[in-house]
Amino acid sequence: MARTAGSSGEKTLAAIREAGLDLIHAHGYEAMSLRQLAARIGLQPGSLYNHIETKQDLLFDLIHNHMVTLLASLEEALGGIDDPLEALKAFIAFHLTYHIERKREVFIGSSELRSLAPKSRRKIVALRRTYEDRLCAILKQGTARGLFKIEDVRVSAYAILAMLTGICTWYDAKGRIGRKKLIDIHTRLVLQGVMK
Amino acid sequence: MARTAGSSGEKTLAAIREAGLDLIHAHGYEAMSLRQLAARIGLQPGSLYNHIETKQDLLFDLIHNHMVTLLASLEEALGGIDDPLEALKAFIAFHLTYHIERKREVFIGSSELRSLAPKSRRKIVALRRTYEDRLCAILKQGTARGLFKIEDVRVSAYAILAMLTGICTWYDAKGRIGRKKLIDIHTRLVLQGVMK
DNA sequence: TATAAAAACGATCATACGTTCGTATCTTGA
DNA sequence: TCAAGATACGAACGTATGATCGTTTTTATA
Repeated sequence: MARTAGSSGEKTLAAIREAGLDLIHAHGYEAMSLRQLAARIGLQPGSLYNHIETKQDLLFDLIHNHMVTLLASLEEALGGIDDPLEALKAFIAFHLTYHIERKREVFIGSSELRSLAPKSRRKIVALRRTYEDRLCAILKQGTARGLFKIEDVRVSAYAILAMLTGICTWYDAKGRIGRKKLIDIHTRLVLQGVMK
Repeated sequence: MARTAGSSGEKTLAAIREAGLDLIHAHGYEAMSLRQLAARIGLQPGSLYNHIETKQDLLFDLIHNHMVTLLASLEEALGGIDDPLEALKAFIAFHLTYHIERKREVFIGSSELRSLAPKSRRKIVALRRTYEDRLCAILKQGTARGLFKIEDVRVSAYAILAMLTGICTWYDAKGRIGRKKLIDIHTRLVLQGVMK
């Protein structure tokens, strides 16, 4: 036996990515074996290497892909908004929505950074920095226009990001709290916190 | 050769704990090998088993110890305070201070929960719940007395906890921001956020 | 001072890991 | 239609891992 009927490189790679997200999220990068991953999608371990360079490479691919998509989506969500207050509201709603929908990616993107080689890690951290800077810019502008009162923009931005990202660890889409209510609660907490 | 001169069970166990904290924090539980750990404290791998049951057991011991200490320290910090506003301030200051000082423990206590056996994990989660409940109680009392305006106490508690715990990922005690300023910024953000 | 317990060594076990490789089969484009 | 490339198999490699065990030396107790 060899090549399976109906096999296609694109579909297999997509399956590898999906299973990789699932397994790394559930057990961690180090704890996930390529044998596990291969079995999940009905492949022999060696066959994975037709689609990925190394295990490390797969991890970087997943995280990098997540960051790039995150940045692009943010720009789309904020596009055209000038008012800092509206921009902050939009940022909060976007961040929450996106992070609810991609809990796995977000979790991996932060908790498995240490498993990356230094060079790869630096690339990801740079992208994350760009994302943080976008929130900083909003806060700065709002302060300049006399809307917000913020002692330290970067520290506040980190605090807000931590708060918003925290939902990934507990939010259950099927639970007691609806998405709209979740956004409302966080919006009020943040806005009232930074308002003059 | 066999038992080393001056060796003592207590000291060795303490060294294992300390090195374990360091290595798990740096590389993750799965990625830390017992050979690494043993080498760090000048021991043969097999000798570790004079002091620990299993690798899993060491992890649970570290996390459990952290949670118990955290809870006890919190009660000490809040002891005697009745006013909800003062209690919230004290909670924020305590949480930040404690988490700055024990970044390793906190990180391990959250990111390595998944490496625990279900039974052990449940024990830790229960302790964490107790901690969260303490903050919930403060928020509830403050709302009852007409000080705070909070739509959902539990969600708000999670949001606040996430914000405060976030510092573990970026705060550098030797950096630009002093501890007092850090506490001030977060206190204002949270208080103004929940105030009526 | 005699003796049991504690603590470390060093060798070893079975297993699991990431990765490579030769080979076989399927798909696709000329 | 047929050759070239893509995809998968299955066996294998070297290495590392968590854990066990018999033995030896030190410490502490009585």
